[in-house]
Amino acid sequence: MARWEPGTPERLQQAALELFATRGYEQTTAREIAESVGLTERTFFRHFTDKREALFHGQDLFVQAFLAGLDAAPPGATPIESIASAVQSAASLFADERRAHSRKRQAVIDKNPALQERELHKFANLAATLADALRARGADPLHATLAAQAGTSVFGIAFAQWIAKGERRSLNEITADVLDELRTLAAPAAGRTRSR
Amino acid sequence: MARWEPGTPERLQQAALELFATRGYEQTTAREIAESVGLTERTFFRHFTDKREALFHGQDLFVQAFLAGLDAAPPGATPIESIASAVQSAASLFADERRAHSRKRQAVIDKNPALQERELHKFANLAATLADALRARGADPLHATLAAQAGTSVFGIAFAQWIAKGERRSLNEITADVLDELRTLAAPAAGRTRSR
DNA sequence: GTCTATAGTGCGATAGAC
DNA sequence: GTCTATCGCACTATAGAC
Repeated sequence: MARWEPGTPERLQQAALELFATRGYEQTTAREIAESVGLTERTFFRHFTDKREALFHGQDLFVQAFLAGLDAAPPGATPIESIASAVQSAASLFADERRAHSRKRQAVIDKNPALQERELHKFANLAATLADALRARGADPLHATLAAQAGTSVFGIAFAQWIAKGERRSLNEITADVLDELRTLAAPAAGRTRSR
Repeated sequence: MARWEPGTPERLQQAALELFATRGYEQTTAREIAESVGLTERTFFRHFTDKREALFHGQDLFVQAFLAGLDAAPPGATPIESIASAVQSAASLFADERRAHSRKRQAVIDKNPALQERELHKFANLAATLADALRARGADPLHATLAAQAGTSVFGIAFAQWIAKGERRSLNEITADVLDELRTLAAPAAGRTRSR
């Protein structure tokens, strides 16, 4: 038997979400989170640089999914179409079984400005990463930035809808719809035909 | 003679920028900022909810400029064109005399993640405000959100270029260029005719 | 205006795994 | 012996309560 149980960050993360959801983020101390899984406050801060990170740590898979989607786009694709592929790839990560968990986590974030700021920062970093990847694929630098930002906006909008009360569609379906709207957005006004 | 000098928040704000720029954000305490203008730490926190707000407080004019630009757009304008008007209106606030000050302030923000998070939050709030205003003008809700986010992205990109080393063009000129790129972004297919 | 809880850091000590 | 996860303690600054 090992001296320490494995998966310490995951256990802390899970405990943090539970406590934040029941007591509220500000009403929960780092000490309480740590002690609820038999660790000390000092150990908590060894795994997370700050308290908020307990909700955001370990989103590598998420970013990787976007990048994999970019790679899956055909070589001649426009930045927007490449980004669309990236967004759909990331959306595929969120199967319907995850919806309840996502709702719970987002409810905590939505109640606290400090957590919202961290979430925005993560999205901004994601957009920067995607823009870099688009440029590496030869996209115009400015187009890359604009497309990457549009992509993260689309994902955010679709995700919010996915966890909205009563929503039944999959995240991929919703994302496809939002992407369609994005494509029509810059088109001139009159006589537009849209499929829905 | 007044009992207190007027413009306390402004003097604190100015002192904070100077100290952050020379010493660094984390190395500067709220107490130091307050005492450098003859006030106590307690007074600092009565004017700003937290230390970061010393760099962000009082951006009402900025938001108002966006909204005024929206109102200036013709009634039949698409969301994107309305937003373009809003972005240009805000860009007009930043005359060339402000460029040096903007560079200094942004240099401080760029060095500190906590300040970046706050800036992103302000932009996100701005985007939400603009989306609401677009919806109030009858725009499709989803288009409103997408256009508002695109608008704040465009402003951010143009602003970053405006304060880039060696840049001489006005913010309005740069903004116009970035908006042009945005218009072409979602119109990938060749031979599209656009009115301007 | 004072008092205090909490976030977060730095450093040293411990104790098992290898 | 080395490595690493953990603990313990002292400490500062923020921020809110009183």
